[in-house]
Amino acid sequence: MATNCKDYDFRQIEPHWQSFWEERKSFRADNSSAKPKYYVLDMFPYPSGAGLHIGHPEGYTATDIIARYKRAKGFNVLHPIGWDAFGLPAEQHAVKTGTHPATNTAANITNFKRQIKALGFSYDWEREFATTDPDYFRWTQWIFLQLFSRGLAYVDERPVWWCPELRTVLANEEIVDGKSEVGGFPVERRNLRQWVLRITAYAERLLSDLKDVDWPDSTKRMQEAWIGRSEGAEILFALEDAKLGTLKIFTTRPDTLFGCTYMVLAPEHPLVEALTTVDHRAAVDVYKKKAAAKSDLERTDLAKDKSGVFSGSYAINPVNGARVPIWIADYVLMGYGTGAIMAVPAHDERDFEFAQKYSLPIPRVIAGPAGDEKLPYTGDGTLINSPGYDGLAWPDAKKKITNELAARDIGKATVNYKLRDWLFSRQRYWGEPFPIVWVDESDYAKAKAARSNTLPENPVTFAEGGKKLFALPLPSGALPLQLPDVQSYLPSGTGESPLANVPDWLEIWLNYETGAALPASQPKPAGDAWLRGRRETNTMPQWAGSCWYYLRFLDPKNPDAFASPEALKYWGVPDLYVGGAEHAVLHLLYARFWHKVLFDLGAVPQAEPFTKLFHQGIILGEDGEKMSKSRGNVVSPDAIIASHGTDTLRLYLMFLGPLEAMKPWSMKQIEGVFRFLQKVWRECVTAEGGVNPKISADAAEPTELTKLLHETIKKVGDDIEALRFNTAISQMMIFTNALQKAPVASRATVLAFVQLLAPFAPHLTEELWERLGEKPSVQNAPWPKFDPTRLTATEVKLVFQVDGKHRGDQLVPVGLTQDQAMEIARANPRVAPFLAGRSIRRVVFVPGKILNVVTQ
RNA sequence: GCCCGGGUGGCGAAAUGGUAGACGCUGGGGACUUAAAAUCCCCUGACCGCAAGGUCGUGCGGGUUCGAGCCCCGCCCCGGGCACCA
Repeated sequence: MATNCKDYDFRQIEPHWQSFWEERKSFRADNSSAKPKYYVLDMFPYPSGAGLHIGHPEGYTATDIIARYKRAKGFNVLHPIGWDAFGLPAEQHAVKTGTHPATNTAANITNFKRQIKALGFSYDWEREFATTDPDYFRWTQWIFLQLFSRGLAYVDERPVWWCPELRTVLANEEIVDGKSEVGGFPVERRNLRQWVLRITAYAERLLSDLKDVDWPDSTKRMQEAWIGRSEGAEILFALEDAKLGTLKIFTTRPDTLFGCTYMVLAPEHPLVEALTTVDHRAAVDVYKKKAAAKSDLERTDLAKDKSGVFSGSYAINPVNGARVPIWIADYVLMGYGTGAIMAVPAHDERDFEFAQKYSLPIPRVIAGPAGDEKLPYTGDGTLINSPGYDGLAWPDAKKKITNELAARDIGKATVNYKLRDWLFSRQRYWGEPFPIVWVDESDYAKAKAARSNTLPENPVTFAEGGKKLFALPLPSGALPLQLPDVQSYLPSGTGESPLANVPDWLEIWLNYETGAALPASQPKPAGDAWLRGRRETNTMPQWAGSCWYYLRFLDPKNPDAFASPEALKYWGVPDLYVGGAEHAVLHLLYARFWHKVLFDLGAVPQAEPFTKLFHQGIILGEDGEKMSKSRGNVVSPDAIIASHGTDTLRLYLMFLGPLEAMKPWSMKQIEGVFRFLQKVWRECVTAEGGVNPKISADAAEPTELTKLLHETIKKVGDDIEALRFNTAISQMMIFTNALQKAPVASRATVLAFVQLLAPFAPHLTEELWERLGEKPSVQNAPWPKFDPTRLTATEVKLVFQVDGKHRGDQLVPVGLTQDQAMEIARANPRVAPFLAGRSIRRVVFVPGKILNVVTQ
């Protein structure tokens, strides 16, 4: 039943149809269907306390239009939503108020859900879940165990930000100007035990498989740059003091070996100690200390002014036996390559700058184009001053020298990546606990005998207090491992998470066969399978839950697997993934990594998770600035829904400009789309609420209107497919203007138009559809088809140009020859004067478009 | 510094190498109304002209082409990403 309002009363219409959809579960996606499937996904929202901001509905409206359009096109559409609900803000709130983060998270989800429902999106709410649901994170933990057993997870001491005042570990984004964001306290680097995932093992595939996905080029390039593959060679330099062994360096330019005049070690390099001679020890120690105190940020800030100290030692250049001084400088990073380089100042900007500062020789070994004598020279060229190789093009020399070094067993071609392994743990409460128990060596050996298939080839170990501990995973049957309740959400003073403060959860008797656990404070249970263990106190980062949620949507209630093989086969991966460009690297790279691991396990059928990706742009405030509370330019979806309705909001968000563009909000412009919807209403419904009498089944509407309808069907369909919603809306406005001018219109025409508008303004169109006498709902009607024969005109406007200048135009029959067109041009009173008395040099004729007469 | 993306009316924006400014907003004029709102009609890039019409015009300077907002070269400005990766 439609409402009975007389004018366009969105306050009645929108809630009415929202409950209609809700009651009928109109958007439920069936896991078995003969229809082709279409999976369209929004990036997982974090339910923050601030509620929805206007950027959320922008992307969500786009995917909702696609979802509704694809349903009308006969697809079985999966359009789900859920909550990325672990995370820092809830934990900070808990620290402040003492309430459990779950309480706050649940309240935020309720609010987000209310807001999202008010926008009328066609989500399948039966598939909703949150990453904090034990039924969900059970599988997050399960996937971690798969990574663990394949040797892709390990433990290492890593430097993290520690704030002594707050007694907590802080994420990078919580540090502002070297101080804690909260309170402005000093922070320091501290080495803490961390879980690390071996994403670098997938570097090559993460890079090469980018060619198979339909993503924005900029995003692909960002991932490529992040992975940062470079081909070069590792070369061993003998040390002058032979008993110290050799020095291994990485270079991408082995061809410049003859130009190497010094070596540089990172201050943290293990050989620094041994290579520093007595005379230089004091200076080196001071330098090392200074470098260690610098944060990454400071180290890069000071990049402009290079610094270093001489170690006092020398290496021997393997190609010419030259004695090369070894320097220590922090422009070389321990984390990349081998932490040591051969410096070739003539052909590297950084080495050049350094060599100039410390007056080191800068011999040229690559010749550029004649006359280009400027150094450093990093361009193409041939070798000089390199006995035995002079005249070779550098890429050839690179191969030749690498091969010769390899033959002498002092070098080999290698590939290096900038990509680092993924620091996967947080010293926090509000995250997935690791399903890991630390045990001693003999207990590990015992468990290994029974559970070898769940353990990595090489055990994950960690030395603490002189004891070597072994990481024993819980059996998957014991998942989920839930978070215990804690007294305080502050971390323990040692830098461990608050979980370290719960002795009965932490110190346990573990049954290694079942995963059952009892507090260690109780007597050891009977049976051989019980071990003494301490649980892992780290929790997983927020990325973990968002790494695989798109798979759980396929089969969210499945108790036996993260998704059934049937569901995985039928739905596959999202056909379209829409979200902000801020996730271009981290989320999208991490999810690809996990997906590939699952693919290697045979757990998912395809190697890439997101075949087509699109980034919506940012919506700025009316002042053209980024929306923010402090600027006071924030637009709330709630307020717009109250004042103009969600159909107007949706339509306006899409009409603003191209989806991918950054664009300012405007309260004046929204009136335009509101007027458009009111006009559509008036064309269909009289002031008394009846059907507009100009609409009838047998109306002899103008043929131009019919033609325009078919053009509109085509354009709106094409534009939706290409996510060009702004021009689709323009076209519908053009049609509505024509409809208004037409004295009569056929019911079929009006109905087809209502259908075109339905994905954009679903509430209004449901109402009109029923008022026009159709059975609800417009969502069930198949998408209108355009008739190509209606699109062909018999007459077209031909533009006349003389010497490239527009001199007139005229309607002409289609299929004109050039000669006929010339004749018409000569006869055209506007064109003729420009042709009079000129000789024609050339005529360019594009049928149906243009006739350009080129004169002398 | 390097890598991307973008500069079009008063504003948001349209334009397979083929009439630049569709559509919308704003502004001006008119119709309807006792009046207002709403609605409808006309105009709305700049300059010249009574008009017909003409000239100029897509950040700047060149180029290719019968024809360039679109392609090429060199600049300027704005936005985003990366940050000594050997």
